[in-house]
Amino acid sequence: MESRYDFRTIEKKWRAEWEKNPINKEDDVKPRFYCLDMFPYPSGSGLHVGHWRGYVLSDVVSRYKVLQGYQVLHPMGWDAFGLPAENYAIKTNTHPRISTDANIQNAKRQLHEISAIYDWDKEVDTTDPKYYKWTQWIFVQMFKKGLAYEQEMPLNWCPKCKCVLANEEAAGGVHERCGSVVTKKNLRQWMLKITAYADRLLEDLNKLDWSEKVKKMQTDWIGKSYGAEVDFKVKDSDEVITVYTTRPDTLYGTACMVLAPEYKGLDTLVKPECKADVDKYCYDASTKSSVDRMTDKEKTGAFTGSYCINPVNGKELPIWVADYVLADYGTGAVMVVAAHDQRDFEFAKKFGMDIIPVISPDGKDMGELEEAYTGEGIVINSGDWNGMTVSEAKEKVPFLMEEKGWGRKTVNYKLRDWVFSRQRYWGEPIPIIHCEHCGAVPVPEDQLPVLLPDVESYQPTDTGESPLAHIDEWVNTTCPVCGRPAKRETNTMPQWAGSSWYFLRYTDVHNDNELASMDALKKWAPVDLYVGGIEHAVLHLLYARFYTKFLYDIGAVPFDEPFLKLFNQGMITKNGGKMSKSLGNVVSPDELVEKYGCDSLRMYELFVGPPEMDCDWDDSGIDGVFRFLNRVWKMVYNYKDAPKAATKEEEFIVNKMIVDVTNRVESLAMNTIVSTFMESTNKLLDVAKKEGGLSKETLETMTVMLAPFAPHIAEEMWHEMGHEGSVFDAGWPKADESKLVQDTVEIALQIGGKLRGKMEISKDAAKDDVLAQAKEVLASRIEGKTVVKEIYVPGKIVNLIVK
RNA sequence: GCGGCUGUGGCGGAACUGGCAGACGCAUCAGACUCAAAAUCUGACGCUGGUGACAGCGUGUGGGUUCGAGUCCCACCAGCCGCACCA
Repeated sequence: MESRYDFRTIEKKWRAEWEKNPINKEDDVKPRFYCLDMFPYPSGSGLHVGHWRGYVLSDVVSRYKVLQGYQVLHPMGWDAFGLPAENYAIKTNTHPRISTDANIQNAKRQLHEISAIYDWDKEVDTTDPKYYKWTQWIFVQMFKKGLAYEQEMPLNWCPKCKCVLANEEAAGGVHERCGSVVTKKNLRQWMLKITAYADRLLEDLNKLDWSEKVKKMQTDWIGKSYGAEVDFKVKDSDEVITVYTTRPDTLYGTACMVLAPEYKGLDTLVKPECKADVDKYCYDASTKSSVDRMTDKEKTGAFTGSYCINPVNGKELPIWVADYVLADYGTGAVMVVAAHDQRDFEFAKKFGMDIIPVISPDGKDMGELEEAYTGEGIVINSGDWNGMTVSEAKEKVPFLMEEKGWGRKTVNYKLRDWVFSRQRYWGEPIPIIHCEHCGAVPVPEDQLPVLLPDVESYQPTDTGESPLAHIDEWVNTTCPVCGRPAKRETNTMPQWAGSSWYFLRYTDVHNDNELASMDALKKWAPVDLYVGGIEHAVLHLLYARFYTKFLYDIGAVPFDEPFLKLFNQGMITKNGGKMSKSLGNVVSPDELVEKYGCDSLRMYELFVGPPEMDCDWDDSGIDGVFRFLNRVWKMVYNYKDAPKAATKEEEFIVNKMIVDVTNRVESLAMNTIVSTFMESTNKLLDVAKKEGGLSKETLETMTVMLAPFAPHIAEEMWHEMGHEGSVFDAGWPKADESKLVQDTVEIALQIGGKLRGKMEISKDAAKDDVLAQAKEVLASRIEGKTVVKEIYVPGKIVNLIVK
C-alpha cells in the first residue's frame, strides 16, 4: 500500500476485477431487491453530471443492499425509439439505427465510469426486434380487449415534430419535448382506452410510497369530479342537450345554455338568421391556438337563435356558443349559473342576462352581486329545494332529478384516452393490417414482430402520413383473415410504448416465448425502488401503471402496480439554467473523473445537497470530498499495521456513525451521510493522535460503510487490511447500542429561555440534584432574584424563570 | 387565478418527535512546515458594540401559542414548480 492515494490505479484495478467477478451474486437463498433507474434516451450529447446524480444514488442503495445480504436486480437499458433519437438522426443525416447504436456505445462507456453494479447481461434495448415483439404483442392484446381503437377527431399536432401528440405531451398547449405551440389537426388515429382505468389509476395511488407531489399531479391529471348530468329539451324540437355539472344544487339559477364551438349537432340548432354570426364565431375559435384560447379571459360568444327548457322550472333558456366551453370535457355543454360561477358570471354580465342568486350564505336575499358567490350556504329561489344546505342539495338533487327523469348522478374525469399513433419512422410499427372486407385486423401473434423496414427517407411529412406509407412492398400485404390484398398500418407507436413495460423485461430479458415468465416476475418484481426525474410524473409513470394494470388483468403479470417506491432526484442546473448543449453549460463528468476519480465524484454528487432538491453545480466543492478520501486513506495506511484496543470514545464515535449512516441510507438523506463520514473521520483522527492508533475494528467498519459510496478505495483498503474476499461480502455493520450510552452528558443552562451556561452531569442524575447544581453555576446571575419556575428536560436543558 | 414546494452566514447546506442555530464542506484570514511555492497540518470565521471576559441582535416579513419556536398556528412577501376557462 502506498502512502499516496493513487485513485487512477486503484479504480482501474477494481473495475476490471468486478467485471470478472461481480459483487452482486445471484443466490436464491438471499432476499431480493429490485432497484431501478429510469433508463435514458441514448442522445448524441452524452451524459452530464446531472445524470450521475440519480445513477449514483440508486447504485449506493443497491450496493448497500448487497452488503445487507440481498441479491439485487439493478439493470440498465435504452429507451432508444422515439423523437429524440429520430431528430438527432435527421440532424446528423445518418440512419437512426446507426446513430442510435453509436450513441448507446458512447453512453455505455460513460456509464462504466460511474462503476455502478449494472448487470449488462440484462441490458434492454427498446429498438431490438426481440424486445419490441412484446411491445407489439401487448398492443394486440389491448386491441383484442377493445382497448385499442381507431377514431377520427381533432388532435394535438406539433408542427415542428410533424406528428400528433397525447394530451399528456401537449399539456399547457405546448409540446413537452420541443416547446412548440401545439395546433389542432383532424386525423384518424389509434387510441388506447386509458380512461377505462381512470378509477383504478386514481384509487391505487394510495398503495404507493411516492411523493405527495407526484401523487397529486396524477390525481389532478385524472381529475375525477362528482356531479350530475341534466337533460334540457330543445324548444320546438326533439333534440336534447345534456350538460354535466358539479353544482346540480344551482339548477334553478340557470340563465342560459352554452355550447362549445365544436359541439356535435350544433348546426341543427342554429336558426337561419343567426347562422352567419355563429359560423363566423366558430371559424374564429378554430383558428385560435389552444394557448390563446386558454389565456383569453375576456368572454365571447354568439347566440344560436334556439332555446331550451330548464326541466326544473320550465323556463326558456337561450342557447349560445362560447369558446370558454371545452368540447372534450363533460358533454361540451354548460348550464350558465351566473350567480355562482365566476366564468358564467362574466359571460352573463357581458351579454346582459339575468343573474339570479340561488345560494345565499345566510338564506337571505343577496341584492346585486359584484362577483359570483361560490361558498357554502342555503338554497333560495329554488321551489321545493329552498332551505337545503349546499352539501345537502348536492347530495339529494341528482336523485330527485332521476325520479323525474330530468337527469342522473354521474362522475366525470379530465383524463382522456391516449392518442397512441405517431406519423414518424423511428418507432414500433403498429401490428395492424387494414382489409377492405375485414376492417382492422391484428397481425397474428406468431407473425410478430412486424419488423420496422429499412427506408431511404425517414423525414416526416406535413400531411400527417408516416414515412412508412411510401414503402409499397412493405405496406401491401394480405389479410390474415380472408387472404385478400390488404395494407399495413403505417403509423408507429409513441416513445412511451417501449418504456411502459421495460421494467418487466429486465426480470427475464432473453425469454422468446413471453414478455417475461411468471416465475421471473414473481421472483423480482414489482420494483422496490424506482429512481428518476420528476418530469415523467404524468407521462411515463401514468402509462406504465396503466400497462401494468392491463397486463395484470389478462393474467400476464402477478401485480397491478409496477413501482412500489418512487424517488425523484432534483435537477442539476449550471448557472441557474438547465444543462444543454445549445446553452453550452454542460458539465461533463469525464474531466472530473480524470482529475479526482470516480469515488470522489460519486461522493460529491451526493454531497451537493438534498437529493430531492434542485441544485446549481459548482465544481469547487469536490476538493473537500477529495481531501476527505485522502484523509481516510492515510488513516488506514498509518494505523492498520499496529492496531490498538478501541477506547470508549472511539467505540462511541464508530457506533454513532453506524446508526446515523444506516438511518440516513434508509431515508435517502445522502448529503448528510457524507457529512457524517467526514465528521466521524475527523473525530477518529483526533482519537488516533491522542492514543497513538486506532483499533482494527474501527478501520474495518469505516471501510465497509464507505464501500457503497466510494467502492474502489474501500475495496483497496479492505484488501490492504489483509482480507481475501471482496469488501462487499463483509456484511453491513450493526451498531452495539451499549456503546452509545455515555456516563455523562452536557446540558444547557438557560435563564428565561436564554442560554447562560453549560454543565456536565451524570447521565442518571436526579432532577433535584441537577437543579441545585444549576443554581450554583448560575448563582451570580440569579442573585437577588426569585426563581419562579424551574424546567428540567433530562439530558438536555435546565431553564430557570426568575423575577 | 388555483395548488404545491422553498426561503437559515460570503457560498452549498445541517438541526430526527419544539430544547445549546449555523454540523459538515467550500471560500477567506492567521499560524506551522518550506529557501520559496504547492500539498499537508493547526487555529479563526453570523452580525453589531467593546482591548477584554462580555452584551445586544439574528433562521424572508408581521403577529400569535409556549418556560422555550428555524421547527407549531394565522396573515403577508419573494422565488421556483405544477395546473390553468375542467362547468
